[in-house]
Amino acid sequence: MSRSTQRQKIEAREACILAAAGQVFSEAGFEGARMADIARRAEIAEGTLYLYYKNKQDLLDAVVAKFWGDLTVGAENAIDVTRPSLVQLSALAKYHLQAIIDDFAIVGLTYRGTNNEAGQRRDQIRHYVRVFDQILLRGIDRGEVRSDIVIWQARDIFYGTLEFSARTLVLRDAGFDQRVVTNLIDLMHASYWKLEQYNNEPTSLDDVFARLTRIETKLKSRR
Amino acid sequence: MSRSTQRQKIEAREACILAAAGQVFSEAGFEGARMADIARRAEIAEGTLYLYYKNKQDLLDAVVAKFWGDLTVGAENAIDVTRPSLVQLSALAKYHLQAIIDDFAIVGLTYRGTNNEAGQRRDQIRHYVRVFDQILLRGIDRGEVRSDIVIWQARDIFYGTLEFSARTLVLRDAGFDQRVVTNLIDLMHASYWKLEQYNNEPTSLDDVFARLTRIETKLKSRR
DNA sequence: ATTATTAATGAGTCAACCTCATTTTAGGAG
DNA sequence: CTCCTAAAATGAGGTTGACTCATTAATAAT
Repeated sequence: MSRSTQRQKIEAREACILAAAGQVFSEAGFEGARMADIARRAEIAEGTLYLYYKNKQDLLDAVVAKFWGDLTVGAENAIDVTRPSLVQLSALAKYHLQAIIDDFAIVGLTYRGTNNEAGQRRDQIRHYVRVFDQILLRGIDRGEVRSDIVIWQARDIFYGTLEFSARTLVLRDAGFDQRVVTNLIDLMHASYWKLEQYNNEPTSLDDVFARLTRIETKLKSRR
Repeated sequence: MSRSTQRQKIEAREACILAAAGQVFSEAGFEGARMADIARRAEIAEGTLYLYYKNKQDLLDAVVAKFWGDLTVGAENAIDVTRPSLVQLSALAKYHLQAIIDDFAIVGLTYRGTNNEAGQRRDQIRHYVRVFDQILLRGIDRGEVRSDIVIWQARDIFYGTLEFSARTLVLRDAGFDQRVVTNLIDLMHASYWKLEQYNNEPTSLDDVFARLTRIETKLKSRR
């Protein structure tokens, strides 16, 4: 067997371990997960696990890192930068909500423990949320988004709402709910987008009415 | 020793165990926490723990339940129902953010595991978020809040944003930040509160048309 | 004062993570 | 094809920590 195929084989085995670990951690949580189960599902001996990952926590970290890495790629593919930034944000919200509902357990395992490899995890997530930041920054450049927006505040609202909503939905045994996305996007639209953007796509009577109210307020304050 | 003082003594011991457990769980997380440490800090034998709580998870559940119970009482005391509902909401946001930053570890331990006593925990939290719901419902009654608000959506935004912001702040070793509260309240104000001059709601195209006519009239008269 | 019941103890059990001496596999040289 | 060496894999056993239970102590009742 050549060196390259050997490397492929090792990487395949590593991927196999990660997949097995992801399943077991998702089903049983960190505590409930048994290293013996993971080894059995990956069809290797228990001791072999420790050649690839130094302990259980390290294995979980790898699973979590892969999840957020894949999520970043998926998010970048889910948005179309040629469309209006509000449409991009809506697409990101939909993708994010769907993904964290699907892999709810992994998300829950992301923030665990106090002082372990928190730095690495923070970088991973910082990289992920950059997709959001880029949408807003492009929106500002294009003149669609208000330039006085405080991005970290908008980010907290965006991801905070989606994560909390996902938890609510999962705990109620409900699945994806588009209303969560719509509501959030409406909210951010109203607070962070420039009013001119309403000209393009009036979606509902409520949108039109809200805009009227804002116009009247402006008129009133101008006196 | 009379029966009542005996009961008091037992309750005091139980409170002592809960306090010790809360400290150890907060410092070390669920995994890192040692039952022996908790027993030592409560100044009892390790076996005695199991007379009060059937296992480690049960002990954590008790700590978490006490936390959310206390939080509910604190939140009810933090708001003044005689003030405008927006002020009440702001007070609740401030109290909540401060509290979950202070006891960040306990909050993180609340959502753990998959299928254990999730039902009980859900009730606990449902009871807590009722404080929020009551503020909004009173606001609707008083005519301050739009009556077409979808409360669960507003709730997800409120608690989701605060929880995510708390995590961000703690991970950055920052403390309480009033801007988080202000930003959130502004957002909810803009989306869910009625504007002073038009308390009616968009019911039909006629309403919208009538308002447009009024605006045109105002604009004409100004030239 | 004696007995009965309840509470507390901590040494021992068991399960699960992790180690390491041993075995197996793989690739290259003769 | 055979031998050799280094890397990879194995799983029995060590260690740690949650949990049990026979024993002891404390409290209440008669």
